[in-house]
Amino acid sequence: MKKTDFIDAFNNALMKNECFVFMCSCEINYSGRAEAVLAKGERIIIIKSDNTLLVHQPEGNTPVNYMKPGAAHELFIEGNNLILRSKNLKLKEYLDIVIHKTHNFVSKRLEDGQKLELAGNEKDMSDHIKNNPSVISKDFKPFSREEHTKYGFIDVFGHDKKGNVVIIECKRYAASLKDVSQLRRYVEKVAEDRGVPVKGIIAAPKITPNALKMLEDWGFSWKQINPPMRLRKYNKHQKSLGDYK
Amino acid sequence: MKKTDFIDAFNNALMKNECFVFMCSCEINYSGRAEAVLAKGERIIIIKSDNTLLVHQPEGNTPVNYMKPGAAHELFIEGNNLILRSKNLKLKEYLDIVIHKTHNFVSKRLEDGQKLELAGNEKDMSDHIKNNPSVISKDFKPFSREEHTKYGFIDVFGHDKKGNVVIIECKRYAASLKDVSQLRRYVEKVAEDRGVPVKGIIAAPKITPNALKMLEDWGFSWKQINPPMRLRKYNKHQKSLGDYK
DNA sequence: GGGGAGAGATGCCGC
DNA sequence: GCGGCATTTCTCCCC
Repeated sequence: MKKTDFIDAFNNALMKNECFVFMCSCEINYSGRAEAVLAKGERIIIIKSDNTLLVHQPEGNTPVNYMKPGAAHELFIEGNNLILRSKNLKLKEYLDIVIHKTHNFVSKRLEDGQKLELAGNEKDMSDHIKNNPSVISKDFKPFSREEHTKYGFIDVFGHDKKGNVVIIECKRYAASLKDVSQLRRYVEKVAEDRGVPVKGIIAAPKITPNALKMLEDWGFSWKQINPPMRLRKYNKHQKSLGDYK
Repeated sequence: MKKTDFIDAFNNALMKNECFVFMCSCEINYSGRAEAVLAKGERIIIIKSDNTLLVHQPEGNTPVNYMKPGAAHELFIEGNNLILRSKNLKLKEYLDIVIHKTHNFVSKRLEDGQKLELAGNEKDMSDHIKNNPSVISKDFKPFSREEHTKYGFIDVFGHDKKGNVVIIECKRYAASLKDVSQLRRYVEKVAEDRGVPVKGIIAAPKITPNALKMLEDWGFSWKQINPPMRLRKYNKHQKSLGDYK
């Protein structure tokens, strides 16, 4: 593909707000929240209709460089190379891609108004506990409202028959030191504000040994609870998903 | 593009460990660490040479669905549709993409052994403080070694002339409640272990009001320090980057 | 827009 | 492998 043809295709796609992808040999400089340099290699470059730019190497999950939605892209010739220059003036971010050779340019206007529906996250866990408080203990009663406080958002907030306030912090995976610190912050502040005894509970499928020790040192406790998989029950694709071997 | 041609191209690219990209109208089901459903829409699908799979919608920074490196991909016909089924047995993750229509298949073997060199991260900040301890205070002396402890990794660890141990937690952006909690955890544990007074300092360009209050309540302090932009000085592209307006 | 916290977080390093 | 934590985190929600 000739340089001038590539530039035409690039600008045409950009103007029409299409999504486009090409592969190229390039080197990259980024300047913004941090500074980064990437030496010459072959990559995939994606530009979306909101002007998001992604640079992917041939391996790995995450983009090696990127520009957030709203960047402005400019392509021009400098000596033997093409330069793709992206700027986000609002965020003061700048990206320079020196393109040595291009391959496989494709472009298309894509239509997609759908959003991912997700289940099994922490919100599902706290909802599950609110609707089934007995999974915590026989005498646990959640308050009707959630607590959004200055010192943070409390997942589940309630009381027991002995008059203790109970604060529950949910984690989808193994609870760690930082999660115990988070719980402690809430417990201390609520105890201070209300002047009543406060029980702190971590609800999680697992907890690391160090976190468990710290939890017990501070008089808190851990309740083993798994995140519910809501969609698995109702999903019509269940059978085919269940068939995986 | 005919279904059978697409299948051939797909399998050929997969076999040769190429990176390939296509656009398609599809619907998606994921089952693994969570459960997710994405209704019909047009997306970009990328498969890399390490079998990473990414699904991108026409807008936004992050992939809407993905499979990590090491997945196994299988493409087959079911009724009027193509099914792209990806499995990661080790992680017990499964992805089904029902493809209604395909566009723009491209594929290429990509060569890239380069790694991103990054400056201005937290490590650079702590190095900067170790090499220039006076940015903290006139009498601050860092110890020679970093501290990797059971209760966490301490960024900068030192002492002052009054015999206080000093612990510094670096943040490259605004420090928040959780960062103060993290500092507190280190300070308490070191004070307990060593039986000496411990000063806690947050080094960050900014700090949120709530975090600052909590910091002061606990007797810690905040030192305003910006992350160093090491590459900006030495980078030969400086001029062109500096030219941005 | 800022603050706070989760995420199918990801990725890195150390033990 | 797990543990602990930074990330050009990203994203969402709420004030």
